[in-house]
Amino acid sequence: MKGLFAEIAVFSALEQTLHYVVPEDLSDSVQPGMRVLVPLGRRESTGLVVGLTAERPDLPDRVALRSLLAVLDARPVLPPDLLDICRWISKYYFYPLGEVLQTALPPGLGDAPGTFYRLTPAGSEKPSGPDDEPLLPLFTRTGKVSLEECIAAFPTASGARKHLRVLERAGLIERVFEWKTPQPHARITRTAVLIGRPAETRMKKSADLRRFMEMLEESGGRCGLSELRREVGNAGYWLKKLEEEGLLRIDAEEELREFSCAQCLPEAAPPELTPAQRDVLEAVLPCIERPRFVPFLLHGVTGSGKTEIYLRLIQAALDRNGGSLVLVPEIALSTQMEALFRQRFGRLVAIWHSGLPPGPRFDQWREILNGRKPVVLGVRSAVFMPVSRPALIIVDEEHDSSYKQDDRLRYHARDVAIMRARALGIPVVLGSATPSLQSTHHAQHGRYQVLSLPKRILDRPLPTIEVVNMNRESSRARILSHALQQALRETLEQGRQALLFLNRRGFATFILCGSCGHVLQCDYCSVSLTYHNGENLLRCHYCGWERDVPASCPACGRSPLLRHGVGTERLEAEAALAAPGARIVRIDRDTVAGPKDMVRHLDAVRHARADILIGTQMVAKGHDFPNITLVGVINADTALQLPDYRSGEITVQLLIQVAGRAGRGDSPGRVILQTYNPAHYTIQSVSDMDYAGFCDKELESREQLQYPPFARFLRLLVTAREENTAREAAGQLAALSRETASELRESGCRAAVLGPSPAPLTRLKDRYRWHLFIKTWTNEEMQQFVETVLKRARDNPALRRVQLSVDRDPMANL
DNA sequence: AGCACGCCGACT
DNA sequence: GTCGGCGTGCTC
Repeated sequence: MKGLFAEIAVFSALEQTLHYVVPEDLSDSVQPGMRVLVPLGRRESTGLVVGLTAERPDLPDRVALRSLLAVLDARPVLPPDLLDICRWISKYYFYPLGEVLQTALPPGLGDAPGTFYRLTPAGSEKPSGPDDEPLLPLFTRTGKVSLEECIAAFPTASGARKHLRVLERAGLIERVFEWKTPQPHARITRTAVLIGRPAETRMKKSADLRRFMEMLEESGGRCGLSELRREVGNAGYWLKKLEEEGLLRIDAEEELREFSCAQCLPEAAPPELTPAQRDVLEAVLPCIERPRFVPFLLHGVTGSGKTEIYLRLIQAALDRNGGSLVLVPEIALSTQMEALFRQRFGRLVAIWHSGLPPGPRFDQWREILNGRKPVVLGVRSAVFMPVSRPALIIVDEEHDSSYKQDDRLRYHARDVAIMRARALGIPVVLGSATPSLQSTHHAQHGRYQVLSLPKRILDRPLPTIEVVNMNRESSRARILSHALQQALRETLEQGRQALLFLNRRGFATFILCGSCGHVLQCDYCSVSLTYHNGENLLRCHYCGWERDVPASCPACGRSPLLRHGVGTERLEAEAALAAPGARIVRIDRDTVAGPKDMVRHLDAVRHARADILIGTQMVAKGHDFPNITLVGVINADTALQLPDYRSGEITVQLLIQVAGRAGRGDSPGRVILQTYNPAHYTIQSVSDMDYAGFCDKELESREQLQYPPFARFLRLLVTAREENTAREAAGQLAALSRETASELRESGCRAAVLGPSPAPLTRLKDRYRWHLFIKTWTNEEMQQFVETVLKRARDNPALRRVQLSVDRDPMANL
C-alpha cells in the first residue's frame, strides 16, 4: 500500500506551500481543490489541497511530515482550471498562493480558524484567589475567549500570550480552534407533504389537528414547517405523530436565497440585429462552436448594441451546453443590466456583486459550482466564479479601472479573464466604447481581433459636443456657464431631461482658514476633509474619519473658516437657481446607501418624476435614460490633474462615456463640456469625437517616453507608522533594486528603478507611504527582476520593519 | 499570520 | 536573579 501526500496552500501569509501525509482513512475523501484542517507549528490552520502525489515530496531531511487532521469539504470548492489560474496569479502578482485562494473563494470559505481558550475541568474547580493569574478572571465556567479578547484585556500582546501559555501549561485552560464567524452554509427548509388523511373521529376530537389539516389542505398538501408551527398550537406533536403513522412526509430542501433589486421585464423576442451586429456575431460564433482561444476587442460606441451581442453569444454557448462569464465594472452592474439578463436567461443567471448579502451570495456561488447557473454576471471578483463547462468570457467596458483591485492582491480582472480564457481554450470578448490604450496597442499588433460597431442602433445620431471656455465666464457663472444655463432652460422647456455631471475627485468642498490659509485635513491621511452640508460635518473620503466643523482655525485659532470648491450639493443649489421650479435628483455616495436607493432615484428619472439629474461617476456608466437630451460636464478637466501618466486616457474615456448618456432615445443629444483647458488635446479629441486620433497621439507619446504599453511598470509601496521608518526603508529598497538592476543587466535582464518618492497620498489610515517604480521592457524581465529584489528585501533588516506591497501593472498610484 | 526562542534592560 | 520587552526565524 502506497502512501499519499498532499501539497497544501494554507490560508495565511505563507509564501510557500506545505506538504502533509494523507492518513489512510482520509485518502478516499481528499481531492485537489478541497479545504483541509492541518497542524501548523503549535496551532491548527486550514488550507486548500493544491496537489496530491504518491511520492514523498523532495524535502530536506529536517522536515518531519505531519498528517492532515480533517477534510472539510465533500467536493472540491475550486475546480482545477481555477486552481491553475490562482497559481499563475500568485506568481504574476507576487502574492502568496494561500491568500490568492482566499480571494478566489466566496467570503467565509477561505477563513482560517481563530484561537480560543476555555477553562479545563481543573481550571474551573480552582477557587479564585487574590494571586490569580491576571487573565484567569476573564474565563467563565463555560465560555470561550478569543485570543484577541485576551490581548485586548492586557496592556501588551506579548504579555497576554505569555500569561496564556503559563495557564495552559498549568492545565487550567486549553486551546480550541474555531471559526470566528460561522461558516457559510445552505439554509434548509422543511416542508410537510400530505399523504393521507386521519380519521374523522380524531379530527373531531382535536381543534389543533383540524387547524393543522386545514393549513395543509389550503396550501395544496404542502406547507412549510415554520408556518405550521406559527399557526398551529402543538404542531410539533402532530407532525411527529402523523409522520409516524405514514400520513405525511417531511421533505428537507436546500433553499435558494435570492436577492435582487431588478424589475421583472416581460418576456419579449430578441430585437432584430443590425448588419454590423450580425457581422460581429458571425466572427465570434465559430470560436464558441469549435472552442478555441481568441481574444476579441469589440469596439462599439455607446448605444451601438453591444449588450445584445453579449446576450446572443451567451445563448449560443448555452445551446452547446456551455457556460458564460460576463464581467462588468463596479458601477455598471445596474439593475437594468440584471433585468435584461434575467429576461433572457431566467434562473440560469447568477449575479455577483458587493451588495449581495452573505446568504444569497453563498447560494449563488453554490449554484454556479453545481452547474445550475451557467451564466454569471458580475463585477471584478466574479472572474473567480467556478462556471461549469465555460465556453465564453466577456469583459464589458474593459478599460474601466474598477477591474483593478487596489489593495492586498492587486489583480486586474480583465487580465485574469484573458488568462482564464487562454487556459480554457475559449474566446474572450473585450467590449468598450473607449478601449484602453493597452488593448488598442495589442489590437494594432494583431494580438487581438478587432470587431467594431461604429454606429448607434436605428441610426440614432451621436450627440453634438460644445466646449465652453470657463476662463471667459463671469464670476457669477463659475459653476454653471451662461451657455449651460441657457441650454438647461431650453431642454426643460421642451419637456426633456438634463444630466449634470461633476467629477468630484480631488475637487471636493474643503474648508480653508480665511486668516492663515490652513486647509482642514484628516488626522490620519494627508488629504483635505470634505464638507458635508446635510450633516454639517467634515469627512475624510479615504478613511471615513469624521469631525464637526470647528468654530475657529485649529492652526491659528482665528476665523473665519471658508468653504471652497464645488461639490454636488453646491451644484444642486446652483441648478435650482438657474432653472427655478425644476425637480432635481442628486445621485452620489451621500444620497445612495445601497442598490435600492439607486433604483429609486433612477426610476424617478426614467418615469419623468425629475427634470435634472445631478451625479458623479455613479451615473456615468451603463444607465440608459432615453429622455435625457442634455449632458453638462461641470468640470471636464479634473481628471487631468491626477499625478499619473494615464490622466489623459482616463479623462477622454470618462468624457466620452458621459457624453454617451445624451440622446439615447429618438432625439439627438447635446453635450456641453465646461473646461479651463479648451485647447488641451484631450478636450479637443472629445469635442471632435475622435477617439482613434487620441489613441494614435497618446500611443506615440507613450512610445517616446517608453511608458506602458511600450514598457512594463510595477510599483513597490512601503508603508509604516513612523515617517522615518518608511522613508529609510524605501531608500534601502531603491538602493537594493539599483544594485540588482546593474547585476542582472549583465545577464540581459534590463530594469530601470525610479524613485523613491513619497506617494501622492503621503499618509493614509495613520501610515506614512513611500513608493518607487520598476520599469522593464518585457514580462520575463519584470518577473526575474522583482523575484530577485523581493528575495533580497526579505533579508534586509530595515525592510522587515515595514509593510511592502507590490502592484504590478499599477493603475491608481496614489 | 502566529508562535517560540533568545537576548538585553529594570524591577524584587 | 527573573520578568518582560521585542527582534529573528520557522511553520511540511
